[in-house]
Amino acid sequence: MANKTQTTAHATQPPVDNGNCDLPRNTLSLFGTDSHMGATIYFDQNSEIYGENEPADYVYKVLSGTVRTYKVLNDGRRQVGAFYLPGDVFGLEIGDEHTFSAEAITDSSILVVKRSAVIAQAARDNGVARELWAATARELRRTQDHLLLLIKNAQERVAAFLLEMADRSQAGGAIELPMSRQDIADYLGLTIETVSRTLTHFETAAAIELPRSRRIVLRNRSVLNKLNA
Amino acid sequence: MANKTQTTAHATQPPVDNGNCDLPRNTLSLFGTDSHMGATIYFDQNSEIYGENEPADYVYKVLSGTVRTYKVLNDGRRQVGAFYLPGDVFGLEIGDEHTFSAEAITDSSILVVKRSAVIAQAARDNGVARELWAATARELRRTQDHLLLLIKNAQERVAAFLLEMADRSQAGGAIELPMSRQDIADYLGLTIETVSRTLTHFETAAAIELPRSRRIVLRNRSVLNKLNA
DNA sequence: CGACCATTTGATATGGATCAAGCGATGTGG
DNA sequence: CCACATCGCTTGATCCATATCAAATGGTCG
Repeated sequence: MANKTQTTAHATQPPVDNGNCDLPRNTLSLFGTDSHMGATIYFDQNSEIYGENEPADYVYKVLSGTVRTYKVLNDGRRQVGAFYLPGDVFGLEIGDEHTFSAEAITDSSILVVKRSAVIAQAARDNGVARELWAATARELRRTQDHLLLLIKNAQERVAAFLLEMADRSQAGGAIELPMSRQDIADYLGLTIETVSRTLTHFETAAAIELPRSRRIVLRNRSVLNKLNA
Repeated sequence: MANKTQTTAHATQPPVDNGNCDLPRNTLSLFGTDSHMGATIYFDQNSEIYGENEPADYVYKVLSGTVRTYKVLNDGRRQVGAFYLPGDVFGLEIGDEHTFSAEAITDSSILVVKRSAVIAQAARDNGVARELWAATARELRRTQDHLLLLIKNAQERVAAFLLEMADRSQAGGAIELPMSRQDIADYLGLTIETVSRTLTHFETAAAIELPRSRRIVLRNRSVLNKLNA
């Protein structure tokens, strides 16, 4: 794990409240009920979980909070690779180093498991091996979808983002966004201004409501779906 | 395999000449020396190897020729997912269906192996299981790199493409492109006009030479590398 | 209350798309 | 063997979506 991490993370006891951490998606049985393999670590908002090019010695699962992975290009621009919500696994690499950095977007509790332990388990149990493969394949699928997003126009990208978040946080209609406009912009390959304008446009078109900047109510999904098609 | 494929492909004897098919990259031992597991099939230029959403019953390895995978969006635009050169494995999915379509860019000979055979082998031999995982992880890495390309400007995208092709075809300085400008444009998320203009610009800047439209000589890599950083 | 930061809104600039025409290689039929 | 059609590529002119630059607004915390 990153050096920087140690300075900001609080390695304390497992959380009392980790309510919505049993989503079916992106879960490894390795992280299942018998979690004696890993430790729960708390990360403060904006603290680094690991950095690009650091050794990938651990695999992570979000118990609560939200995580972003990202890469900073030579010209200083940042590309967010993914957002990880409770239940999601991230940081699983086959190479020895992380290809993206990871940070907690909000205060987060993260289950951390030694990668070597996971791989050793996979060597013994080919069900585990298959799950490891499946998790990587899911990540591949997600990345392909993300790639397809980046060739669309601004409205289509933002609509897709809203629908994705609504779906993943399964909060029927209303989304509480943990991430900033900058995070969204860097995920969608747009500027914050364009994201903001597009949201305003959707609000004007009565497709969404924006009671607060981080709270979005989907009013007319078919409008968004049409853009998403 | 696709129905359409049967009409265009020639299932004939293995090729006499499959010179450069033993690249270290993206190879599965499953496709190694004892290839009794698979059959070699010939595909004519522009013939379909498989279609999006078709059952992913086979895994493929390019012996000679070049393959493109792609997806057509609802608005008719096409995104090329990848180009596969001799030695490359493609079509490996964890779901039951292909997420992209695949076509031969030039007349190609392709080694085809039943997916179920590969998976059965993986269940017995965890070295094979690990390779299966590694192949998917490599594909993930490639897709991540491709995604990062799409947020760059036109010059950077074209430079990256040229360097990638030069590297992969290891033809020291001169590249013989098997794909059209349209293929390149659809891979890079640009139009053919922009690709063409950018190449002309690189030629004017003495970074490349264009003796023929499909032949590109890299004259000054550092210029291209600077853009690629 | 006032400072600060995130977000929105406004005005302008620009890179690449679009529309349109020209060019060069390849192949075909007279 | 040469006109001519065709196709892939290049070049030119213009337009437009989104970036950029700049300022206003609003929510949060001391």
